[in-house]
Amino acid sequence: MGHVCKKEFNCEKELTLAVIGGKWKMLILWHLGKEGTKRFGELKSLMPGITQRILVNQLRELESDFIIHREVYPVVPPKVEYSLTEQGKTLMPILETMYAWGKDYKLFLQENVTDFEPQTGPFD
Amino acid sequence: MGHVCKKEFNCEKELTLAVIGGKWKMLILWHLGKEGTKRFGELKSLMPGITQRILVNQLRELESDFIIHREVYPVVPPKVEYSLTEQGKTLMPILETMYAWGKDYKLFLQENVTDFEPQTGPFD
DNA sequence: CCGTATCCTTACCGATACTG
DNA sequence: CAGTATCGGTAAGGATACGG
Repeated sequence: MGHVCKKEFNCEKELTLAVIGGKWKMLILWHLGKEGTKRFGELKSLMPGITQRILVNQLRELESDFIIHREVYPVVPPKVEYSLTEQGKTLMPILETMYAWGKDYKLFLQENVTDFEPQTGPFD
Repeated sequence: MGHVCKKEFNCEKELTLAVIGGKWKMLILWHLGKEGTKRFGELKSLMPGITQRILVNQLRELESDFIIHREVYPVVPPKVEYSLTEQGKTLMPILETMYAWGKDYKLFLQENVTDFEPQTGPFD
């Protein structure tokens, strides 16, 4: 287990990056960390543009890395809920710091660069 | 300017990730942040396994994002020095936090996972 | 509702050779 | 010493269709 377990890293920072570095992972963790447990469908609606295949994939990797917990309810229609594990919760300070830095940096770019375009919305 | 300027992001955290997320970028920033200004060749020796092409590429991207400064001395043989900009220095707390988290997480994996392999050396 | 199965694109990274 | 130039591989991510 652990999608991260077979890889090699130059330093511990790269291990951290491997855990949160997926295209949609920080966004997933942000939602689960800020708003708590979410169903699969809720996460999907919260992230316009992601496909089911990719969402499942990102969730499976986070689960295998012990960052999120997957709770399956044996009902019809199916109901599956995702939440942060205790390990996962310890990532929130990093995400907070990265959010704050990104926000400052965005301002810095806007003031110093002419061809600034990146729209960092709709989320924080 | 800014290799990051043409991209789109869902949130500010992803902007941060785009800046530091290159394969070797955190390692480069770590060396420059901890040990100060370094020449191209020094960086190369410090990162066994990286090729010249890749090192140049990573450095160019960091430079275009205003994270590092490139100082060229007009001498023969050529001498080029790299250092963190003021913006770049503000990234160090993030790297510190990611290092600390990765270290803890590595311990967590070693205690809870049987097939743990990743060697996170030789750097911190 | 919550997934799998296929197929495909491309961005990132790397090996190697050459140069002012 | 500090780069370019060229070529190539691989894995992450995505479009689409189908299934329990």
